[in-house]
Order: sequence, then structure tokens, then C-alpha cells
Amino acid sequence: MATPHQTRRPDELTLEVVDLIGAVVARYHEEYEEAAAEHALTGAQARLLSLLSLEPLPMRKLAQRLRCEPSNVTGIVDRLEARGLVERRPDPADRRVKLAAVTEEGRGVARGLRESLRFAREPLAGLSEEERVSLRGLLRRMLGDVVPR
Amino acid sequence: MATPHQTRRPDELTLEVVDLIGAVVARYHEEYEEAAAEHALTGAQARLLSLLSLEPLPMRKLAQRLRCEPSNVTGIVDRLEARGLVERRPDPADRRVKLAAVTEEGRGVARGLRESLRFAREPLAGLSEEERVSLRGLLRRMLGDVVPR
DNA sequence: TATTGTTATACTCTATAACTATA
DNA sequence: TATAGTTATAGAGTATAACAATA
Repeated sequence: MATPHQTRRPDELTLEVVDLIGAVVARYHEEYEEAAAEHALTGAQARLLSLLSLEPLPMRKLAQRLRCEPSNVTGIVDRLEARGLVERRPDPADRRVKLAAVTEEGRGVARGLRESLRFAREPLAGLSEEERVSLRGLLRRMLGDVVPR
Repeated sequence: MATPHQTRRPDELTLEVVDLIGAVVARYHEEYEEAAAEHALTGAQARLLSLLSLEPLPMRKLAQRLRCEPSNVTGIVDRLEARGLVERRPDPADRRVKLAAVTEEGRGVARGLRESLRFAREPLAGLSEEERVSLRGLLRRMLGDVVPR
């Protein structure tokens, strides 16, 4: 509690870290889009497919997870469904609800997507186990000690 | 060099770190889009404006920095120019080139954008100086010790 | 000929509002 | 009446291909 600014201006070190985080974000995104493109998917399609590969979800819930309007989900699921990667199922409990679920083929594509995400390997390859533990702790604290989502 | 896999499957710790990085990326993006929206800018417009606030750039160079096709830059600059935040200037050295440059008003918006980026303060606020130094080192090594871009 | 920026085109993602079928 | 999903619409970003002006 040393700086008397109303807004608290970030110091040099903090700015450096923020820049580095920006670089990580940029790189992560590039590689994610690349991996998606390798499977002829857009970023949004890849994210939706990955979500569904864990469990079937109502369209509404899908929109919440993707942080977009429900009307958008319709189109994304439409395109994945046209490719046979996803299907819509009725919800026995509520006839208004449609559950989106991956097909077998979709599950395979989701797996391939996950595996072609180089980010899981390369950038961390240079770090020792001890350093990874350290990084994990720092990132957790940055994110507020809560495992988000 | 212990795992005899062809592809090398990431271990538990690595996967955890990758997930955390994913969470950081998601949060960074949300906050960036929010900050942009506060100034009635889209993400792409905000990125382009931020770039130009450092120095005027040819349309071509701008496309390289944004990692998109030059034809897209035309539209983004059009919209920023319509709002008076950016202008096109001739390049005295090459009459084919158009230099995009921020206006005074654009410079102000870019500054406001930078300041409303909470990511520079909040998430790092919980870390001590020593921890930030440690995080900086780890992120640098992750990014290959090269300060990218 | 090669390069710079633009235009034309088509597709995807996005939000908003209005609609339908259920609840 | 409230909710789930869809449709209609419009704007923005994206890539590709073709083009005019300049090098």
C-alpha cells in the first residue's frame, strides 16, 4: 500500500508481465485456430465441439458456456450437424429442450483437435517439473485460487 | 527423455498448467473485449488502434501485425476513419503506400482503452514482487526467451 | 513484372427482435 | 405468463480473387 494514486498505475515489472501474458494469449489463440483449421473447423465450432465431447448439453446451456446469444448456437450446431459431427436429441424431461450431442465421428474429431494442440507440449517442454509446479501455483493465484468454469 | 511415445503425451501436471493457461486466455479476452466495448470499439478495431497509437503504419504492415489479409484492414480502417479516430496519409517515399495514423482523438481513445484494461492490475495484485519476477521468468522461458513481435 | 491498396464476393460469427412450441 | 429454440435481419471480421495505380 505505497502508491497514493486513485487508480494505481502499474509499475514497470507489472507491465512487463502483462505484456508477456498478452504474448501468451496471442500465441495460444493462433495455435488454437490453426489446430481447428487442420480439422476444417472454425474457432467457434471447435470450442463448441470440445464442450460437447464432455457431455450433451441443451442449446441454452451451450450459449452460456460459449458466452454468446442462444441464437448464434443454432447456426454453429447447424453447421456441425450438417457435417455429421453433432446431433440434436429431444430431452425426455422437457419437450422444449433440445440436447446437442457429439456423434461418434464428432468425438473422433474432438480427440484429434485436442491432440493437435501443440500448446500442451512445446511451450512447456522447456520447463522443469519444479518450474511447472511453480507456474501452476502462480497462475492459480492470478485466477483467484478458484478453479474457474 | 523418459516417455517412449511417438507424440509424447502430456502428463497430469502439464495438462493442469495448460488448462490454467486456457483460463487466463479466456479471461484476458473477455476483459479486452469489454474494455473495447466501453469505447464503442470491436476487438479488431481496438487492436488496430492500439498498434497505430505507437506509430503510423502502411496498410500492408498493419495486416502483417494483425495477422490477417490486407483486404480486411481496408474495412477496419474505413470504420475507424469514419469515426475520426484514424486517418490515411500518403507516403512521400512511395505513392502506392497509404500510411494509417491515429488522430488526436484516436490517441485519446487508445489511452483510455489502455487504462480500462483491468487485467494490468487486478489479477496481478495478489502477487508479491518476488512472485511477479518469478512469473515473468517462467513466461519468458515459455515463449522461448525471445521477446516476441 | 511485381507490389500496394482496394473492390467484389461469400461465409462465419455476433447481437437484437420477433416468432413457435412448449411449460 | 414464462422459457427453449428458432428465424430474420443487420453489422462486423475473415479469406479469396480480380483490379487500378505505382514501382
